[in-house]
Amino acid sequence: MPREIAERRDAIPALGEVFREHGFSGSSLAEISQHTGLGKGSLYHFFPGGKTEMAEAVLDDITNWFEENVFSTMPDSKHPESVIRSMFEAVDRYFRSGERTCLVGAFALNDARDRFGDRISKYFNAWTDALTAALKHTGFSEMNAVETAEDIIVSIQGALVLARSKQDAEVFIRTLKRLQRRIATESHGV
Amino acid sequence: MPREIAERRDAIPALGEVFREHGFSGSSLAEISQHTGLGKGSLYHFFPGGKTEMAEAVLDDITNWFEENVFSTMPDSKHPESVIRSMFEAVDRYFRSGERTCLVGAFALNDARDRFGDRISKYFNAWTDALTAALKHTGFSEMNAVETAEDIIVSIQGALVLARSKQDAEVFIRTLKRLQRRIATESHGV
DNA sequence: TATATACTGTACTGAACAGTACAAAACAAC
DNA sequence: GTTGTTTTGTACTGTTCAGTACAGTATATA
Repeated sequence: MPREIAERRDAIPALGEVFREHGFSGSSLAEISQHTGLGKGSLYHFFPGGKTEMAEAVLDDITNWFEENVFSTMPDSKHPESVIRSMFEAVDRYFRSGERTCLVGAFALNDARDRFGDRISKYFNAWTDALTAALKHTGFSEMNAVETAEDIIVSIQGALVLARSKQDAEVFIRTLKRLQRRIATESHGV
Repeated sequence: MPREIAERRDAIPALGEVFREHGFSGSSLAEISQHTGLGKGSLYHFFPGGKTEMAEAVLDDITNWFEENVFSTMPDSKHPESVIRSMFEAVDRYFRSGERTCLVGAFALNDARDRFGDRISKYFNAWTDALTAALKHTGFSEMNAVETAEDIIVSIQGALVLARSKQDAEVFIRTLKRLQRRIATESHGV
């Protein structure tokens, strides 16, 4: 019977869950050990840099997932709107329709940003750029695309905060719908 | 010469700064003691409940400030738009034009919400209700007022996340302007 | 000045913390 | 099965943690 966690990468989803729940400084090695099922020996074997390296691995994993599932645009498609639609679908899936928070955003709000600032800004810049490009392909002007992309990411992040604050995931679902409605209207030229 | 911190309430602004910077679990009593200038003896004298009571006091203080400066509407004013305008001004002042984060939102994103959930939802519900009422007074329909109020708070929270993530407070300033522009347009009936 | 109360510094407790050391065990390759 | 490598459990280090105990000092009131 093969081990459940035989590689470093196998531990990353569980690590993500712990950091999401407790934040960076609130995640103790005891908690991490328990939740991943790995003892200290294994954890420091896979992540010699300790907690910091674990969090970096999680952030990198998140960014990679978004690169593949959210940021990847197919510019010359015949149906550029479908790129936007699939972006929203991926976002909805990732955040479990508002039940899950954004670890990157959460880290940004306190001193974890000082440790991981480069990864945090990379994530959001990549998202902004990809969304801007996609909007331009659906007919938005350069200026309007930039502005709308920022607005969309702002709204998604805010919806995650508010949904969790009010313990009402519908806030997130409503926000995603509203954003898509707006894009549809504007791209038809209003 | 009177003591600088002679009352419990005098310590609250400094406590707020510490929690804002380090989060709840990241704020050690050593840090708190240093930043407030109060020894452990004094801290536990004023806050027998320890860190939890300190954070509760900060959250209550924030909510009170918003009650007085943001949520307080004057329904029968001759210029209902001025209520909205002063709300935005107070928000801009409080968040230092995007340089400051929302402690309530930050607490909501991890397990601090489990400890302080009632205060967090109270804060956001009060804000939503006040804003909805204000929008109705400027001519928004019931339905549109509710939807727009949620959208505004979502955008403010998201702008704070993104501004800090990108280390660019302009995101927040742009967002506030955009929101005010939208309200002006819609209230004139479009 | 006497007395009561409010406040504060310091020393302490026991637990939890991140991280290290290393021998034992599991594993792979042959 | 022998050998070399990867992985893991456990015991340990020194530090920091939240919280307590309490004597000493300031302050207010009279």
